[in-house]
Amino acid sequence: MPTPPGRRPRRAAPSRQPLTQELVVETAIAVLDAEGLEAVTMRRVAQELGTGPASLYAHVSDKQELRELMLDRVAAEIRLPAPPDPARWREQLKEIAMEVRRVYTSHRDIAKVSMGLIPTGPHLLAVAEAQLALMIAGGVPPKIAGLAVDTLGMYIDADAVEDTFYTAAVKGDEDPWEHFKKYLDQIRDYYKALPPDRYPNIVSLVDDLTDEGGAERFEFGLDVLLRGVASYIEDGGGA
Amino acid sequence: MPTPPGRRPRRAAPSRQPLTQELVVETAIAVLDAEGLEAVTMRRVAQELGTGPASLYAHVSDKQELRELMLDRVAAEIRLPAPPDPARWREQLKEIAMEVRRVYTSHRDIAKVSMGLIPTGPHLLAVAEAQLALMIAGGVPPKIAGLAVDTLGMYIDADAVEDTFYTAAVKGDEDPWEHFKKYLDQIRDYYKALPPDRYPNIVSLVDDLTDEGGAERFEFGLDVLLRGVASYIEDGGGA
DNA sequence: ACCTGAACACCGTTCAAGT
DNA sequence: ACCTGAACACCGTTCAAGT
Repeated sequence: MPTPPGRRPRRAAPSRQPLTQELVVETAIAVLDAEGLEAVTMRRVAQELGTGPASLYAHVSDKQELRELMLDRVAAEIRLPAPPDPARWREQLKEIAMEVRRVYTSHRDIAKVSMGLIPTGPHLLAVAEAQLALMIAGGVPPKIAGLAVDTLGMYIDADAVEDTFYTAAVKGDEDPWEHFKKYLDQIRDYYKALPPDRYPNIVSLVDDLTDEGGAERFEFGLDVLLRGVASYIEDGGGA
Repeated sequence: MPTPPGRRPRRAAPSRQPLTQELVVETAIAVLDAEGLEAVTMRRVAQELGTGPASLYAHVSDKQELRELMLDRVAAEIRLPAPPDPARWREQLKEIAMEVRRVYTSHRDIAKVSMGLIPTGPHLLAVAEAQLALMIAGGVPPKIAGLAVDTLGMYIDADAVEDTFYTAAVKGDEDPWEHFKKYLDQIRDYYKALPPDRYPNIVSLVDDLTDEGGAERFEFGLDVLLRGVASYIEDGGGA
């Protein structure tokens, strides 16, 4: 039987755009932004494109590759300082780190993908290149700079993951930030109720330990790191 | 029909031990050690205990709780320096960090669980307590010490995750370390083939950037961090 | 109180078949 | 070359029913 005239095709909008890797990655990021990294499944992305999960495999080799492509696309939003100023290498390194953190946390828990990953995408490499250039220009020994870019990346990823950890799972209408603060209050009460003879310092430093201040804590860690890196400028690199 | 005499029960060994939380956690760690964190599913742990997944929910509230219980049980293996020596606070802080790293990496990718988690288990709290005690005794301002224990924890977790990232997925008879080195060789070739005009520093520092030396890199980052922390001893904490 | 079978609503990936 | 339906071998969690 032929399909009668005026009958619509099998699906309402069968992805009028042809599938491309770009479209797949874009759609995946849309799901990420709306519902977090866990919601980015092959099936969910395919559904959003009006197709089945098998169709994605013509454009990405597997879910891990899709995640890495998403990360590098997000990394494209990172604005690097132009022009780089070697005299202000520490400040500019700090600016880059805070900018990376801003971009990562603006895309839910995308930082989980970066965690422990050796950068290969063009935009992630551009960030590493900028960091290296600043340190070399600032007089940091090359070997130290090579290790430091790694350490710095680890620190940024870890902080961004931490920042989104307790808000990532929040679903529906609840305010993620309120949710996190409520959780932190519980932790504070728990720490206060700890036996002071076994955990004297935790109990007495409870407010410092549970101070949420994300940005302040991040900057502190950055200062610690960069003070440490700077201390290698004079000598050859021994501890 | 009654079961004939000498007939074995429905299953060969229907978990002769009654199920307890301890037994569930122990079994989960056995699966972790053998096959990595991804293999630790409710169904897999239940199977190992000769029962169904639903049975575990009488002893752990969900998979996340099981993971946190696993982490604190692993943390029980961390040997803290006794007695603590305030005069050697930096060395001892470094020793603790390296010991935590040793214990974490000896249990596959368990560090992924720690990543971004506020410690609540008794053994994890004992580690934080020891770190705080050393810094306070060493003259680090309390507020700085509170932030530093966080930064230090983030750094240790990030390094341990990185260390196990590319070996966690290795299955079967392949040597995980060989697998990782082969992967690093690919990265090195990739970096070498990058356009030098866009990524001059990455290309020229390729060997420093792809030097696997896990322990050396970790120690360097630790030194950077602790140099930074120590720099706060004189003054009040400004950047 | 503890345990279970069965079901629910999902996963990632493969593959033969279609266009 | 690209896309698809269907299948395979899994997930975490719930719940009524059993002991």
